Amino acid sequence: MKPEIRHSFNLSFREAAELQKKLSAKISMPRKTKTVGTVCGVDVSYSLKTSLFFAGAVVLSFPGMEILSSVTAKGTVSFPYVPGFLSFREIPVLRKCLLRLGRKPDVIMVDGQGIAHPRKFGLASHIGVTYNIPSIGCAKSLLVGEFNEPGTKKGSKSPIIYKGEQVGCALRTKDNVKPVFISVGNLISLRDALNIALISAKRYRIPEPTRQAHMLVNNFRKNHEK
DNA sequence: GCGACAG
DNA sequence: ATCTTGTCGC
Repeated sequence: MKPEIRHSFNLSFREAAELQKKLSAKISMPRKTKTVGTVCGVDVSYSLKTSLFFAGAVVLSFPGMEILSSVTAKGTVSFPYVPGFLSFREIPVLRKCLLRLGRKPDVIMVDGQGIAHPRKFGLASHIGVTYNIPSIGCAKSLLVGEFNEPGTKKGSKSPIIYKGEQVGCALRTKDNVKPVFISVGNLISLRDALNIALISAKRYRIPEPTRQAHMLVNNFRKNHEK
């Protein structure tokens, strides 16, 4: 799986912000609503001692959530963590990781925001546009916007409003548990993004794709640190 | 200026 | 994100 857009990322924050604004215009809607058969979850894990970090991607069947394949990669951190610029930090390792993926999955689920972002271009959107693939932002906490607490039952949701417009939804993926924050990454409707996230959440708050990717890359890192 | 702030 | 055990609640 090769990226359709190459990035060097030797940018100042101002330039990075401009790039985000420019690329957010390339986020598009799907022409057809094609059937989703595979969902790929991706995540990154950091080393506390060294400046190394790791990426993991797991492809699962949908809606069965059977693990079909997984890949990992190692890299060196070259960009600080700054809220709003997470993609410039994590995309380099994720790129190495995704290059090892055979065929493109139907959808990529990312641990972070899609358009629920200051410049409508969070990590999920960045990956989606870079690889020209449908992507979903599934974050554990909010970056921007406000929302009313959704109902307590699994499946309940409420809109995330930012600057007067809806940029996503707080989605309850499990009864009586903190919601996750879903937003469109690329080439997908919010409705489909919510459906996929909800169906992918079989038993835990975090939907299987990103949950499995998190476990995979965490084990990969710990294994590497021995 | 102050507070907020994905991972 | 990462370092960590038990503990409270469904």
